[in-house]
Amino acid sequence: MPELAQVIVDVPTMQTNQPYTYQIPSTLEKQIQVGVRVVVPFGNGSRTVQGFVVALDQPTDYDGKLKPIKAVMDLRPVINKELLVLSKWLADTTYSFWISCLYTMLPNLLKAKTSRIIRIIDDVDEQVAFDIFHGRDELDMATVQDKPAIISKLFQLQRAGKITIDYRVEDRARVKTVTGIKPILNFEQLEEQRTSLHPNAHAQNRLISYLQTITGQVVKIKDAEHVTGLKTGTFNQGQKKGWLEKVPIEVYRNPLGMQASLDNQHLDSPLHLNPEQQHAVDEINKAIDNHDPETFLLQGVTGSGKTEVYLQTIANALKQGKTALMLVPEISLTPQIVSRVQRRFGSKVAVLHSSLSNGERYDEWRRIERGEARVVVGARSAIFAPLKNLGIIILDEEHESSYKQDEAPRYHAREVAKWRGKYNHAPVVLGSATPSLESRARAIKKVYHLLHLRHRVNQQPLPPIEIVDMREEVKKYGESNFSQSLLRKLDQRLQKREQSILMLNRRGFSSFMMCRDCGAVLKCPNCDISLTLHMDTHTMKCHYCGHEEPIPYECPNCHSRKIRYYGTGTEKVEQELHQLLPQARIIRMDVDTTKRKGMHAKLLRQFGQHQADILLGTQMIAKGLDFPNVTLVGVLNADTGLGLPDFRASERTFDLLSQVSGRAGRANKQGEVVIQTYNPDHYAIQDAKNHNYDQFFNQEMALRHQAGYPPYYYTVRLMASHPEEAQAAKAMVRIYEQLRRGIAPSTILLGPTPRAIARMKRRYYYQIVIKYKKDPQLHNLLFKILHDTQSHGYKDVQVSIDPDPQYFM
DNA sequence: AGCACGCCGACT
DNA sequence: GTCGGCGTGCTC
Repeated sequence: MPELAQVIVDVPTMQTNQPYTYQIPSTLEKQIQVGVRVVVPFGNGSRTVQGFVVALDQPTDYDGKLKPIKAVMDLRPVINKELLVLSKWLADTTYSFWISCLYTMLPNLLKAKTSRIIRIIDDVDEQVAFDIFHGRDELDMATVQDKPAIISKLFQLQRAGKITIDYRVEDRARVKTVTGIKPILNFEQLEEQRTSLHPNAHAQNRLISYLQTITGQVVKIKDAEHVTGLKTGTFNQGQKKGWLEKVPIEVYRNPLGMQASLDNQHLDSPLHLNPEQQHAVDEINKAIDNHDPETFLLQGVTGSGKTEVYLQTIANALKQGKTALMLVPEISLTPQIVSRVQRRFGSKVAVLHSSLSNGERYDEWRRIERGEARVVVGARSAIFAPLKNLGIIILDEEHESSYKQDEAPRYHAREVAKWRGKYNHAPVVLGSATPSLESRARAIKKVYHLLHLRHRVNQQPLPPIEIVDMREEVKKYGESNFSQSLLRKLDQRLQKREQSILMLNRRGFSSFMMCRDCGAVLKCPNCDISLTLHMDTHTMKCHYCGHEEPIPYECPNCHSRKIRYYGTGTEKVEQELHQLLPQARIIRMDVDTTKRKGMHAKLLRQFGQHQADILLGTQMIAKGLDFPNVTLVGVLNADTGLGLPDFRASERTFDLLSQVSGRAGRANKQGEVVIQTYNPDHYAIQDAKNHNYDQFFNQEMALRHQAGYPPYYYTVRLMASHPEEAQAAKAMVRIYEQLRRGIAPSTILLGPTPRAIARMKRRYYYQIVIKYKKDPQLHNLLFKILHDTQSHGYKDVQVSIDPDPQYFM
């Protein structure tokens, strides 16, 4: 029996980022396993924390006294072998804490709530009992966290021995149960009971007959009531008389949008493949069958049937007794794609949305973990789904930047996918109409296996794209969000009873308040960023820290009343559209109208049923939608993203325009696209107009080569922050010096510079961007910097490292 | 993170 | 003297 356990404790700091050795009390010997959560004492006093057992029976060189594990929280491991190894790798490659990586891979509910409970053990004076404890004898420390006066009073009382502080680790994971009934007596015993019944007790008589049909089973009381028509009271009678007992039955919460009717009898059949699709399916299947962890780049124009390739290769993996994982960007995790997978694979599918409640997410996770779900569809974090024996991993829209998490651990789902592919000897399929430059470059270098789908399944040509020069438009017709050409075409669609999609590119752009007299912009008091107008709540909000304040009536700077909001929101566009085309029925889709659960699906369903003529939305409508009756797509402002100081700005604009263009003419009707822009000659816009990925790729690669950007260089961004700007700058200069001394001669440092948003959440940020081609020492150097900045001379400095950043700003 | 320890200035 | 402020270092 193991005696020692290595535990990663829930204390996310650099100094505690290592396993701690604990003794296993003999009472817990049988429960302890690698991958279970435990409660352990940590530090002085009586503090307890949650931890994960990462190894058993490893020798330790710690010569202090070992503490015993207090409790085991799980009956079976919540982290399997693969995910444990993965979590360590993740911590290493993303410069984050091991414990944070473990939590990232698990549903939120498995992160226990820790609290400090203060209890009165001796008489305290009335005042204290009333003011602090409100007449009760217990108090949660968290409720007084921001009241220093009370805290110091409490410490005083503690020293006086009048109160104690208890540490509680509370598991929040709850399985949902419904009441079930289970007969206690057997058939004959029940029959005997029947003889003692009052002749008028018809209901109880019926209950006995029913119980006789279900001996040895457990039935949900709801179902039993339904079948027998008996009331709850009758079952309670039966319980009292000792015929049956009530037992909890574990059920899964039923997430919205995947209604119970997952009919495994009426699944969709595979579609017929064209030769290109067939070739792709064959190649991928060969890799699945050969356990070959190859990475494929499946490049196919919109409408070329990538999804069918995914589905048929998934089917092959399932046939081999393996499981399958399919990632899609959150933004295109639409009911359309989800239901298509569900219609093909039925109840074997688990879906991991960001909109699931914690409980629902936990349940889906358990279905996967127990092997009940063998296909997982989800957004970024679904890459950690506890599927065993993976046969294939698919990343749809692999170029999407949302696959990179923008907070710690800053992992890229594509890299995790490749890691899991290797571990499981399974192929990874990266699918896109507009692959990231990185992936396409690797395909050219034969690191990835390129599979090309050049033809659309419906044989329709790609829609013609008209570029409208808004500079001319404004000169001729004045300010408007709509060009004459776009308006005319919208009107034509209304006549023909066809539908249109309008996209407002909100990137780098929002409605802010500005004073027309003094030019002052309303800014967040905590962050160096302007506040955004939210009409739904009638407030100004900061998108970085969540600060919220009422909409001002006058300028806070000069008290002028000429304060106006600027920027085109979807709401404003909708109003203008109503005036220009009063007869058009419009559905607006943006963060505001889809915030409520299920609204996203509902609006799309309405549009699909032609309850509206125009779908007006932000980027969220650019991806994955497939409405056969849509024949016109309009982009109101193509170039708001181009002006951003971001080396991927052109790539993102090209992607967005290509993607949204693909929404037109999906079925047998010819579609067309209108793109409005102030930069009609920009190559990203011209290449999108000509549907010319290759030209865009070559042009952009040349620019990246010239400027030394990815994929020609690897990049790492190092950020440091401090509440005082001078301190942040000073720390950064020291870090810069340390870097400069340690890097390879060919490595390039950019900075230090203040970040574009220099102040966030009351902290000032500086950054250094490191560009390198080959620098084997860099990884260790960065870890050393992380360690060094934990102590002496770096007080209150926070350092974080972002490998392969998506933005430099 | 959360806590103790230890050093310093400012009071009952 | 000693209370409590904060900088420093440790947690199996």
